[in-house]
Amino acid sequence: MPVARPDSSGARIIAHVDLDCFYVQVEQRKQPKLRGLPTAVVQYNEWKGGGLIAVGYEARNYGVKRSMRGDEAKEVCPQIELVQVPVARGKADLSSYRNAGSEVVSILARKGRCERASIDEVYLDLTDAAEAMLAQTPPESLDEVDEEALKSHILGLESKDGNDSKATVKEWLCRCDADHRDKLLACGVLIVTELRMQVLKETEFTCSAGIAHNKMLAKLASGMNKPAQQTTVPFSSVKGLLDSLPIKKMKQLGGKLGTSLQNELGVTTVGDLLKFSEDKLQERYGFNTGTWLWNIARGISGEEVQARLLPKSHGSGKSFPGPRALKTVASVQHWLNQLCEELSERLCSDLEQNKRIAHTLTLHASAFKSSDSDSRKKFPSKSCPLRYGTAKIQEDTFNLFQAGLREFLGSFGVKTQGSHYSGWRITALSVSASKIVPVLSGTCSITKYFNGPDKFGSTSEQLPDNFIDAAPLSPSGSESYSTLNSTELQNELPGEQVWIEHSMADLGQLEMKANTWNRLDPSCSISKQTSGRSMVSFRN
DNA sequence: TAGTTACTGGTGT
DNA sequence: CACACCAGT
Repeated sequence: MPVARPDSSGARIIAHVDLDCFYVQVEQRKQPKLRGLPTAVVQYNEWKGGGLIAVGYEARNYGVKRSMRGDEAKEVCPQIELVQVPVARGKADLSSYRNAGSEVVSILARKGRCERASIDEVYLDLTDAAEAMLAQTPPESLDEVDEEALKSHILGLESKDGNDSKATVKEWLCRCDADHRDKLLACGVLIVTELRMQVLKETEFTCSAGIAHNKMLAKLASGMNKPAQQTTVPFSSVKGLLDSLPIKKMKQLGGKLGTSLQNELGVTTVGDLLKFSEDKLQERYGFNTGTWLWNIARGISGEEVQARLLPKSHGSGKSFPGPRALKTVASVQHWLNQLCEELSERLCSDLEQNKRIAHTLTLHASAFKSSDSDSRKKFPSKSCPLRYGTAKIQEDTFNLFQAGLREFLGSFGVKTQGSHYSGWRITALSVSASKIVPVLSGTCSITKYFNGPDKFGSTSEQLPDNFIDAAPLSPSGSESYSTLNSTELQNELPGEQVWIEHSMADLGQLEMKANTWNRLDPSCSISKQTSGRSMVSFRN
């Protein structure tokens, strides 16, 4: 649920940058002959031509929608180019899009604080950069403004944004009698113009952007003129923008909260919200959400741009709809193994490229239970400490699944011999890795995360906990994961210290390059030679 | 029997 | 913390 945050002190300059139909652009860069043609990206195509996950703007002109199947798209636009998402291990492989997203982030992060909000969206806090520009080379001092910047949209500037808009935009950008906020915004517009041009030059991708005084308004603005355009929201036009805006357009109000607002309070537009007191909204939706609603109705949002260029988790999943639902343990194990392979590969890349390790492994599944009259039931998600190495991840994941399945069936496991009816069907599986923390990185030393005594006597190098074969201090603590390999899992100890044990037997299964291992972990071989078992501790 | 999939991030308990 | 559930693309 949304949380109200106090609006921070001064005026901030926040940008939201959104890549236009990103997957389509990635495929068009890979295959330039597709440029300019109506194009969509589909995943799988066995059933009704596959599901569209991105639609290019040429195709949108023919009425192609993201909700369509490939076959429907062909009906309304017979000449459409349908590009398939790469497949690896029998599932969609989104790595090329993730990598392309990273290219863009590394460019956008050059100015100001940058938050990777999704695979194709970032927020930027450009306050400092804008202040600096205003102090050194304010727009009003410029004789010429970049032609690209003049294509900007400025909300509330004239009724029309068509005719001689460039002249009026230039006038607005360079007004010397503008208030401080608008001058800062003008600087933000110029900075974002520059960033978008750099993105285009260096990646060939176009993007759209919104520039405003907070994240909410910037996000709203980035979607107002697409593709390849940018929109700014001066403070003076906030009310006019929000007054008639359907609440469903607002982030966080597209779901149940928005529906409730409409049904319970008769609120259709953000402006309608203004009629309700903060107390009234709190009474109906709780303290936090009530205040949050009262604030957003007024264009107030103190949410900060987080400095984060990398994802907080990695996941690999696949659905098995309708008749494809999995009915045997063997088929589930097969698919879990595929998902774990992908996850393990991505974890290793993250380790090599970003020097980060994940600490938690989680399994999610969706299932039907057909024995009960009500066939629908929730399959519990399960998690455990994450051990690196494909085989270990596969083993732990399968154990999590079995634990979940037992719970799901209420310990009345119907025997599942052969390919016979087994009382359950799995319609989706996913494995994810979370709690990802940086590991030794010069300035950001691992010692920050490992506060326990240094059992190696080595001062300079320490090891990530889940690589080490560490013997448990006590024979057994409380067995949080008793259904799993009990001796190899986490035990809680007093003093908030946690000891992790791991087998070194199949270190070789770590799909990492030896030189990487040695570079990251020079003491590893030492600990292997000297003891075969070694310990490390860390504080949670 | 979910045919908008395969991801992400966030909050509440 | 583990887990449920919401939301967005």
